[in-house]
Amino acid sequence: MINITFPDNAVRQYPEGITALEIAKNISEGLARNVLSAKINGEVMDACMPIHADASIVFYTWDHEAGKATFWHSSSHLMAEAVEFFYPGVKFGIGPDIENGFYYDIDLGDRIISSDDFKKIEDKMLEIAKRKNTFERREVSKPEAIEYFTKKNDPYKLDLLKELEDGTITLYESGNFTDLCRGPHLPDTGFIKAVKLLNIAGAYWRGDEHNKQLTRIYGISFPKQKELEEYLVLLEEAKKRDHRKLGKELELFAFSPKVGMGLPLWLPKGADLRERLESFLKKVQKKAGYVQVLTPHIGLKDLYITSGHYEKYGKDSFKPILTPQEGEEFFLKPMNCPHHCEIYKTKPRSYKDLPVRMAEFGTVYRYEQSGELHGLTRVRGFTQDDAHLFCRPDQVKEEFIGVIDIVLYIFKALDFKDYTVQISLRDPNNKEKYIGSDENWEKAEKAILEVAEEKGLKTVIEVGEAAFYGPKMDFIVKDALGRKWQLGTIQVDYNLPERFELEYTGSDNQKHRPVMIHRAPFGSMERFVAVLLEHCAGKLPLWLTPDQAMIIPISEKYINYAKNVLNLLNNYEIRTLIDDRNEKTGRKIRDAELQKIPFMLIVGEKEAADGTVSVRKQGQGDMGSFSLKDFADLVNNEIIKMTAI
RNA sequence: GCCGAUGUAGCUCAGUUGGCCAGAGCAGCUGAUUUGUAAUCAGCUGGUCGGGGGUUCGAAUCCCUCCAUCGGCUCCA
Repeated sequence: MINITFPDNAVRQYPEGITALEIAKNISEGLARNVLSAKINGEVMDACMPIHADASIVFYTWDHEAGKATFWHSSSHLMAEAVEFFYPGVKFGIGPDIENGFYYDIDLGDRIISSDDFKKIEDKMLEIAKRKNTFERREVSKPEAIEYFTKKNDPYKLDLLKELEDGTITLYESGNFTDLCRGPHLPDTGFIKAVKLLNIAGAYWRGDEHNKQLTRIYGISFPKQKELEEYLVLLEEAKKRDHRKLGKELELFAFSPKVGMGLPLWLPKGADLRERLESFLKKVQKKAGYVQVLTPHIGLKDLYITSGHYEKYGKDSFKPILTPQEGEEFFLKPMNCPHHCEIYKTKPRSYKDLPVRMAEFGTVYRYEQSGELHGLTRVRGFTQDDAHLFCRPDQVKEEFIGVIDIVLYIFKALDFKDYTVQISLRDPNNKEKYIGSDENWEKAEKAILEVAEEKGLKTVIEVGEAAFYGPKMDFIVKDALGRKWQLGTIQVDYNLPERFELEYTGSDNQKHRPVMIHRAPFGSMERFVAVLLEHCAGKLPLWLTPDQAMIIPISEKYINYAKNVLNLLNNYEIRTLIDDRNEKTGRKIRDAELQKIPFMLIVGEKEAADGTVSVRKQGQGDMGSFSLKDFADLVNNEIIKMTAI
């Protein structure tokens, strides 16, 4: 007999060799029907794996992330089996579970799969699922595994095997499909009741673009058909929040193939919105001791040779701008830091002058690969809410904290609650990707880690994700479809000051090197607006939204009164429009609702007589009659509440 | 850049296996209506069917190519 400890610390005895599934069955049939996998002594395992010694156990069902992971991982095997049925001889890469579903990378040879083929694959998967095939785990020796996949002619699996150690290799066999796999898997395929293949894409083997590109099929599966349907509805809903769609509907921005891909055109309402965001941040920055600067959109090649950007990006970015002067080359500026370094150098600096906090809404141009462009979140021309802080080494921490405070303030003001903080460090095994001395890198990385700790931020550390000149801290949020985008970024840089030979005179009357902090709380105006739109589903906060109120005269007779109201509200700085179309009130309300205008002010005979407006709030309905002063107070108080924290 | 898909009016979409002057709704314009909390009625305008080339008696429909967009991969100073 062995002792099994449950999550509530209860201990029960079971015969040696019992499986998690059998234990579950012993507790209740209902539980047994739902167990997908189990954590045994801290490791997620097959529910059907025999337990031979005392152990702790946690059951995983569909309601738990780990349960879903097992479910989707098994689904990817199921898909592989179905694909192999239709396309015998295909070669398999990897097929993991992901955040929402699973994928499998497959080398189809000369054959092509398109979404037209999804239906038959889905049907086959369900057909196989119904057979309730088990997943048989087999521990094999490395030579055995190599022999199997050599015989099967699966070069990708052999490639994977190269890195595995003998004694840790397991195969899983289910139905007609055997895979090199760590597991765990479902008790049997019968749990999978609903399957949807979502899309198809190319993916380089091992994520390296020099390798062969495999076909990646994405899918998702569920234990109930109803859950699949609900998921698909959710996906449709998410698409409605897409900033590309909202940007068009709300007339914020547009693109023109004639201007060039990835080059956004800001329409009047969008430009207004951007301006409000900018002045909001400028105000915050002024309070925090920043100064504004302005620099040109181009710079001489030599500037970027000095900064190191030419060496790193010169070949695959926008080509230089030539002039009538032989040998003279300008580059579109891809970042503002070199210009700011030159501003720093315009006069001698004393230790008493530092920190210098130099801010600019700087528009930069980067030649992003064509396939990478994406609405406003990835563009070729964009405006960074950039600033560079030049400080003494002893000020780095304090300055870094100051920047974090600004980022958090902005996130709070705009109600971004769901973000992750990522700390990106250098890959120590790949130092040639970076510039600067080991000593400086170590100093910078240490500073960021300490600050994160002191601020109590919950962080994710990514090794190898640092910028080429320094480590960074990024604030990352998800878009409507769950894709991650970096917004705020803070980067410590000991390298540029050295390359530009920046100096200040210390209290010892000696020259010293300042430290530079690059930071952009929004990241870029474009990306921030995109994420903001998706975040609020197009219903922008009252203080940011282009039009705050729409006056709706009941008929032509009240247009004059409406104009008076408009003038008065303009004096209160409330952005107001009149809908003077020859339409019925219901129609005007409907249109204003769809345009997501926060307030509708209906005016007719009664209002004109009393000098009032009848207020309707978007999405909520009639609020009753207000004097203009009361309405203005209502709006302005709400705005004060939103922006003051 | 790579893999796959898509491209019909300002917007959302129909257009059967290639075959009458390419359709609808919304938007726009004109007129009627003078309107009280989510769509008033009528008429009209509007399309090089993404561009170019080809096959065919005949192409929105089939083929090639370029452009743009979408989903990924790679990249992201």
